[in-house]
Amino acid sequence: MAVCLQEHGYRSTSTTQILAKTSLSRGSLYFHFPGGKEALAVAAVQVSGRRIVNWISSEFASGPDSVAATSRLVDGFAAALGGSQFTKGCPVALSALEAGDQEPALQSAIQTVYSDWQRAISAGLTAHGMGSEDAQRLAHLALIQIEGALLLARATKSLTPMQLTKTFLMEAIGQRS
Amino acid sequence: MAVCLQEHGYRSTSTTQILAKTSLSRGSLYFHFPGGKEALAVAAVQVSGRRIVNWISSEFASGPDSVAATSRLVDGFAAALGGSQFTKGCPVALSALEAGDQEPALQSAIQTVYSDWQRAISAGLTAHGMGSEDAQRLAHLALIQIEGALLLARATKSLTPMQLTKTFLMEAIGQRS
DNA sequence: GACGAAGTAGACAGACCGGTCTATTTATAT
DNA sequence: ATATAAATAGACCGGTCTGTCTACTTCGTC
Repeated sequence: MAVCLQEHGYRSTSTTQILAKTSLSRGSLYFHFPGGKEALAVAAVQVSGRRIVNWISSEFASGPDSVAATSRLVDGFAAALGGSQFTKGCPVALSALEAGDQEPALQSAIQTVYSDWQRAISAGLTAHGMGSEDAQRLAHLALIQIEGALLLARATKSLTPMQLTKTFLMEAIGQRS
Repeated sequence: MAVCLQEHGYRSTSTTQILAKTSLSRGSLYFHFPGGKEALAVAAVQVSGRRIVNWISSEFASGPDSVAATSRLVDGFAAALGGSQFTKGCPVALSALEAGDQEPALQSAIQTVYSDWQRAISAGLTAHGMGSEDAQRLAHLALIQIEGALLLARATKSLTPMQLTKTFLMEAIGQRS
């Protein structure tokens, strides 16, 4: 489900597709997820969110500094995007734009995911000596930049936005750390 | 149609909705757009694309410098987003992520739109004295940043990403112009 | 083995989708 | 006025969607 949300989004991912992929039955789905499709999507978003948080933390933890970690993060996103014929960008971006007032739980889950990502980046920056205020601002900025780059790279089927973003973020972080 | 694409995207916008809004009939739609839904979406994307290009050009033309023009552009996007309860972000972002290999015409149209926007920004920057190479890079970067900010602002229902992006872009452009 | 709960299976309903089709109206040219 | 083209109207088709429903199987406990 997480992969389907990443590639096709919430609306375009049908429960029938999920059932076919998992070779489970409709009854099982609605037994384990009484909330139906939205509850399933919320769970998938949370899984994707945690996966990225763990990845961010591990990259910052494996040093040597914030600049190198950021470089690896952007490269990782770029590799995933390019390695999937530009179908796997941000795991939640499509759902984030699709989620309207009819899917409040999904909206809320996505807000939490983005907030968690920003905190993870911010924590990584402060762990390498950056001041808390600068770290929060820069983390927010990095998240914006990466999301924008993933969007444009996917749309234009080119990794140029990722490269630009990488060099730019490395410079910005290098100046302040 | 352009508004529907902006708010709900390609998949979630049904031809029936369009017909209801325009009070036209199904027959008329497929007479004027033999390509069906995708052809209609392509036309809408092109209209939105031109609208933004004209806006970018006019803001850069009304001076006094690149920094002020950029500030007005970001503010304009932020105002549109906030004034619509965070439903009207980038007019094509949602469609850009949705468009897969099944909608090649839509994909291509969106690529053209993004390319046009970048060129418009780049032209605006060079018109105010920036070197061509720097202008292209900064235009690309600004587009990435604005798209990312619109995405995150819409998802989190907060204008903070727009403000951050504005000050950041103003600083980046101010340094190089 | 008996029995109740937990879980699975898949048919079904009601609604909506995009696209095609024929019939009808409107405009244009002679 | 009439013939032809342009345009509109809306019923209709096959397909797909989400969610509900009942029947069946599996499992743990006595």
